[in-house]
Amino acid sequence: NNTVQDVIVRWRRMCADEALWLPGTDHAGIATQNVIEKQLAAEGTTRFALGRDAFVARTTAFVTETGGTILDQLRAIGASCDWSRTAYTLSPELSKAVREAFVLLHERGLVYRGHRVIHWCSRCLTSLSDEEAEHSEETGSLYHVRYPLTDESGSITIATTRPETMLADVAVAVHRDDERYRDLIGKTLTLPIANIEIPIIADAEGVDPAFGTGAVKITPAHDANDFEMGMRHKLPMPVILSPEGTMANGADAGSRVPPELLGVDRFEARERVVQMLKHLNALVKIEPHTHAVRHCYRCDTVVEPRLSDQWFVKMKPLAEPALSAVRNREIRILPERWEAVYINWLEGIRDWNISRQLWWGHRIPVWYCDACGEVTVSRDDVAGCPRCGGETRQDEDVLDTWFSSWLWPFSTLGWPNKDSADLKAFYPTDDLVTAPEILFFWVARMIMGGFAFMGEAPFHTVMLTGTVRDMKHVKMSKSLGNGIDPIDVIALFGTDALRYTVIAGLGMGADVMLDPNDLEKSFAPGRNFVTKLWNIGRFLLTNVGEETVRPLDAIDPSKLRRADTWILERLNIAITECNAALGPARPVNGVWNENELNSGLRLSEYTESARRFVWNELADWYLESTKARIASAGEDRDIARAVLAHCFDSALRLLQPIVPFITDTLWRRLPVAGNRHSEFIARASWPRRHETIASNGEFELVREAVNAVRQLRADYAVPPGDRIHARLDTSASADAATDAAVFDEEREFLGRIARCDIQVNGEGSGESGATILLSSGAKLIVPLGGIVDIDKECGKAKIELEKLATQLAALEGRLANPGFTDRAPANVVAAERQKGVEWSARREQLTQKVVSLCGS
RNA sequence: GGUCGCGUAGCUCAGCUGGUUAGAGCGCUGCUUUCACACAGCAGAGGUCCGGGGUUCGAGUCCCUGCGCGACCACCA
Repeated sequence: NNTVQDVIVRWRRMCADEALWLPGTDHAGIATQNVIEKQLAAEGTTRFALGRDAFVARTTAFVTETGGTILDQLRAIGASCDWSRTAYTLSPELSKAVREAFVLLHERGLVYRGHRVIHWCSRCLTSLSDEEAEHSEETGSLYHVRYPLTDESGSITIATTRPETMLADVAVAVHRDDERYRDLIGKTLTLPIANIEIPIIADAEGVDPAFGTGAVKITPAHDANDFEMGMRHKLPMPVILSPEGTMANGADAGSRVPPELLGVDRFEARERVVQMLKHLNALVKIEPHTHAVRHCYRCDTVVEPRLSDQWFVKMKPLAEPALSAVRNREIRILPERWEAVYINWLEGIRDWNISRQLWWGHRIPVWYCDACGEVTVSRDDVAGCPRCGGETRQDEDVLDTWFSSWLWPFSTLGWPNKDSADLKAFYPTDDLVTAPEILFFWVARMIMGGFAFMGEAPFHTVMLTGTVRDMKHVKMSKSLGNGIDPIDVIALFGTDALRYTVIAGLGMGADVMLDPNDLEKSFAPGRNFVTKLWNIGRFLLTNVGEETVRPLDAIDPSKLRRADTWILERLNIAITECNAALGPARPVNGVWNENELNSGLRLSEYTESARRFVWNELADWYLESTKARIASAGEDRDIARAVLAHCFDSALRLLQPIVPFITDTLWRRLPVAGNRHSEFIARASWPRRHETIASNGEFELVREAVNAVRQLRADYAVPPGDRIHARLDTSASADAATDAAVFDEEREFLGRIARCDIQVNGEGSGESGATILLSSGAKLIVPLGGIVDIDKECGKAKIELEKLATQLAALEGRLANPGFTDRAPANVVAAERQKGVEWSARREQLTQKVVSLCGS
């Protein structure tokens, strides 16, 4: 994730954007508090024994000590952050923003105190937001329990997954139109065990006649749905669970929980209640039942719906602009499919429970006066009651960690000071890169926060990365022990190898599979590439020498050789491909247009284009072709040096965002005017196409010849030391003079890398041999004496000819079909025609080859 | 239950709005230790693009369907 961000920011920096990557950390409320609580437990004490102030002091010390680890790791992977702006959600500056946000929302009527059923973690002893209570499918039981009518005229059977909560039942609801129960509505039932009389009520929304028995027990204090029904029907709401999750007679419970169950854990109580129902002959049956159970996202404890007082943020008004921003393309989400998920969530958004019964976090800026009941919401600490002057006490709760995180895009830039220079310079930002898991927790809320507090979207692009997984596709995690510590990889192969591997393997939104048990194999792509790049650099720098090369513009284009224009054209193509893969940085008019919407940030494609240029084109071909020129003296040597230096300089710049360290080291040594020792490559400019230089394609003829000779050598196992003597026959060439000139110019190159000496239009030796037909029509005749198996060569040619003939027939059929020529786009038809011409020519060549080899 | 996604070479994946003879990395086979690089070079093998229908002049790409996976959401007690 951080490497992705660094690649993007380095790229933009080279494109002359004033690119800021602001690093920082959050205080991770529940997670951090849990760590300290575990430490305390190991020491045999608790936070309550320690007291709030001491606990906070201890946690602060822990964070101070360990909080820098992540920042050190960021430095180790080369993250080019502006460290001077490092932010932390609990810092005084950001805490000020938090209070401001809370008070502003309160002033707008969007923060309120609510009494309702929320998700409660009985281990963390705090409430959780809907997002923090994660679902997971579990096989449990559905218990059918008979509740007798008080008048003993019959009974109703209800179905429940949590029988222990029956002690808090206040009614049984049936659907208003359910024939089975119509006559019972208004009668009362006797709640078993508790022996309390409860009414049978009719409801339409809350009851599904098709589920279970069609009769639902109503437990308003321990079920969100039942709470709603309880509100509708004005029912009492007895609480029978303690915060710790044990059975207890809480508010309004009277003595519903019998003495033998008091203090019993909820799961143990479930078993006991079931046994008691059995003895009372009230248990009808137990069915296996799979359903989703919510768990605490930090400690995995099953959360309990529980009635309590909490602070909430009214979300509907905040969601509106966040929805339209994505709908009208002010913000794009990549990959696009996540937009639907985002929209779906925002459309059904519910109010956000922001209070946590924790000690680690921003304490809620609300003060209560016990004397007069005044509630004060304030930006500043309140010393005395503003109404009666009495003593005040601050709310005990802290805010959800995400309540500070959702302000990040502007709180880190100086907000609430709207005149802050940083805010003016950098808001709105461009990109947010993160994991899909926190799309709701963080991304959606930041967008809502951006509109609520800044009046505009906080960024233009949300890029959701994939997840790093092991070879079994299991997400890497500390607890499973299947993770890879990037620091280990850096120690083994270097930062650049780590970065390259990850970026090259990262398709848009795709997961990356790495084998924690075989780092060597997992990181081979990066290690190999970085080593290759180093070797290219070593060789190239040695050959180019120390003397500063001429700038490309200072070279007379007519002096450039075919290899020069070829590689410069390949460079142009590489630059174009990299630009296309990286895409536009931001929408031109604030709104993404159709073409831009889904383009860009394809980092693996960008990496592949840059890799192909420097490895397969510059190193494999051009570098080889210049060896003799470099060894010679005179102007051609300088031209080759200049082109080499220019191409490598551009290649290093293209690669800098991915492999910043090795490119910097090499780049500083390149004898290009202005580069040397003067500054970072990170501050160099992004390469641009060189429009004035065009290749005539003639170097391709050389590549064809080399490839053909190499294949011949491999096919016939010509000993590596043996030279091949070939003859170029240009009699059938389209441009005989040019062909002759090309091979004359590249004689040395061909001789060296293909170990093949070519005589242009010389006397034939009379030997039979292989004939290689080049695309220009020229023939390369290779007499191979006794080495070549003519029949085999002829057979190969025949097979190729047959294959081509089949494909050509299909193509000709297509071209002869009016359905195609009339309906397909003109450029497609033209391309197919052109292809037909080329294939026909190829067929002609192959035919000649077969005739010349086989004699028929 | 709702929504979305995936199934392409032995493995991990590209293939964007249907239009060259379907690509890359790793792995595999053969040859080469040639003075930048064996973490390399050269050559090569390997794919009925999950199955079945359909639309189209043309489908890996669009539609339907079957099978096999996965993700997210959800107040079925």
